Amino acid sequence: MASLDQIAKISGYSKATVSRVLNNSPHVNPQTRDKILEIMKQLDYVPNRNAISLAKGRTMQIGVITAVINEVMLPFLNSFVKTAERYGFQSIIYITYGDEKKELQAFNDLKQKRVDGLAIVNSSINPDLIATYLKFGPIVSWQRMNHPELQWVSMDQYEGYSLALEHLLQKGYRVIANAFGRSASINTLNRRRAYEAWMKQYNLPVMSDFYYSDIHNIPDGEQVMVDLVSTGKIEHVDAILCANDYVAAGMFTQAHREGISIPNEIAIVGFDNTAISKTLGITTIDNPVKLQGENAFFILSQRLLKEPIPLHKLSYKLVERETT
Amino acid sequence: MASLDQIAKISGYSKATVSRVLNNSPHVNPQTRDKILEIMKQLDYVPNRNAISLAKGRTMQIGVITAVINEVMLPFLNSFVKTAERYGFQSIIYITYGDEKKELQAFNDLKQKRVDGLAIVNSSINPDLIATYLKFGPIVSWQRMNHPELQWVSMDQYEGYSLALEHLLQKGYRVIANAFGRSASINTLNRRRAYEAWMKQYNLPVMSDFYYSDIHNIPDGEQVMVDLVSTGKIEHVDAILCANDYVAAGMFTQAHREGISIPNEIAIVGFDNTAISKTLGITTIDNPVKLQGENAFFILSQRLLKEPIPLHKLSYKLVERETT
DNA sequence: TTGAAAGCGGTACCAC
DNA sequence: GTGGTACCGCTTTCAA
Repeated sequence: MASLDQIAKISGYSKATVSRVLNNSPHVNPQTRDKILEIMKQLDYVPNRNAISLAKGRTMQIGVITAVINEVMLPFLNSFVKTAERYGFQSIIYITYGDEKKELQAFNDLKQKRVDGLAIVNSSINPDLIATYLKFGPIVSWQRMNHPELQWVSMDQYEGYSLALEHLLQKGYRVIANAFGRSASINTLNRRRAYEAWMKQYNLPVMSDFYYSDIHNIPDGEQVMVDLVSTGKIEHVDAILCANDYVAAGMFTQAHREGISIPNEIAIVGFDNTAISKTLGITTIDNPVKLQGENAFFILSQRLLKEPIPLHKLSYKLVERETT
Repeated sequence: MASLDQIAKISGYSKATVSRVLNNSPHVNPQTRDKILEIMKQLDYVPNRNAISLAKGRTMQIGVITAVINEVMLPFLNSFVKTAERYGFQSIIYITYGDEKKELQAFNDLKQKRVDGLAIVNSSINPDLIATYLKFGPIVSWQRMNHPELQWVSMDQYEGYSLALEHLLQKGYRVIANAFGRSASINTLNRRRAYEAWMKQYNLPVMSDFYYSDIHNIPDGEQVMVDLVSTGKIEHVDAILCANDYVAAGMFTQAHREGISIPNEIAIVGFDNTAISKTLGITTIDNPVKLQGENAFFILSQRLLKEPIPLHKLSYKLVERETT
């Protein structure tokens, strides 16, 4: 493998000049540049990344921490990775399977300068511990982190859920069921808070009999619909709010199988406005996840780039379709 | 951030000795070691990985290339990652989403010494091109690669499929349907070859009307069962061989919903012997994917370790349960 | 526009 | 057991 030094010797120029060519410095004679580039081609030269990283003190790599990869975080992940790429950073993904040891490895890689920054999709490590790594490089989280120095980009789902509730109530739906995600999560808490607040405002009873928990994907959604029908609950429910569009999709298609008419017998509202909700015509809440992915990088950029990039302003939007 | 040099100065010992401590060299006075370790703790010292990589000429990182991550490759991935870890190598995952550019980046990282080796779960790049990167480091593939110098660890599914066919035929099943995966894949080709060979041997007709293609997951399996029932084909079919256990699971549960009795009305055979087949009691073919993941690292180890590790001998096994 | 040389933070060989 | 020192391959002043 050729090295910069060899290129210098062969070309008759100094290492400095060869380095300038490599970094597109304007202070190189075009002919000199051409000669050197030509030699590089011939020797199939590529710079050693470790040497660059060591000399520059940065790796142009960002670690992304996630327990698993599924449709829910994929839009965020894709958006983040592409944005980082646009600014010359490569993303390396740490799949932790929920194992704290593996996760700590990512933080250690920040400390050891193997990555310049860290984006957390989800984490099982104590935020206080995470914050101690901030001195080694920037860290951003998708989900909310309960620590004053840790920044995150997802939005408070209280807002989004309120949009959905207001819409349903205005349309005259009164008995509203909820299919929540992880029961212990902040998102679920906020959704429940929103639901209960709106019920109060309309002087309606809180129907906690119609709370479903740990509902995440299509099969889960199907199961909820099966339950509603088989227990006869469906007779008493006017509408249901879903953890995400996949859950809504499962409910929607299962309803069809069961011969339930949507939205007459029950209205369905998804969350996130992902492709599937559009395909099936499901009313949902637009959650600008793509922009959140960009914002995540922008936050890191505050310490990674000389010119930090201003963040997108984010807001939820109701997308009314045929299920309400 | 403290450096080795500073540790040396503060401790009064030389860089060489500090380095020895770092690398657990036996040639260090225990008291010296303790003193130096103590200073390291106090300064919260961690060695710079880039410097180590540069000096050693290796990164102890292995790149894993995959288009997406799903249940099918997860066992392979997990096994590979854990095995590599056992030998001190960290895996970094390149998710390409089928984009050749992103994939080439991984190969480039090998060339630029950012990773010491590459494991390919699936690739869309021409094997001849891949082979040109072998001079920069070891490369191994899970799936078969059609190039003399490229090694892979998955097995010829002709063998596994034959086991299933033999089992069905011996039990008296005669009309056998096939739910294949990717229609253009080598695996599908081999399975079809096996099926046709066994039919010939038993003087039975090849039922290509009962070939299903691009069947990959639970919903796909459900759909196949729906089709069999709705078209009445189920009356004529004795058994069906599935692309994998998820497909079999989808068929199995859908059969229940449709009131079809298994294996009386139709026998079902899965593939891979993953957890779900055990849970549901589905007859399947044990495919030692975990060992394939280990073998993948072992093949890389031939060029990564001084003592290469001998490969596992692999073989398929029939696992008979209640669906045949 | 170009070159010389001092880093970046470790490793490893050779002395003692 | 310990120290001196020449690398590893590239970047980045500082001069010329």
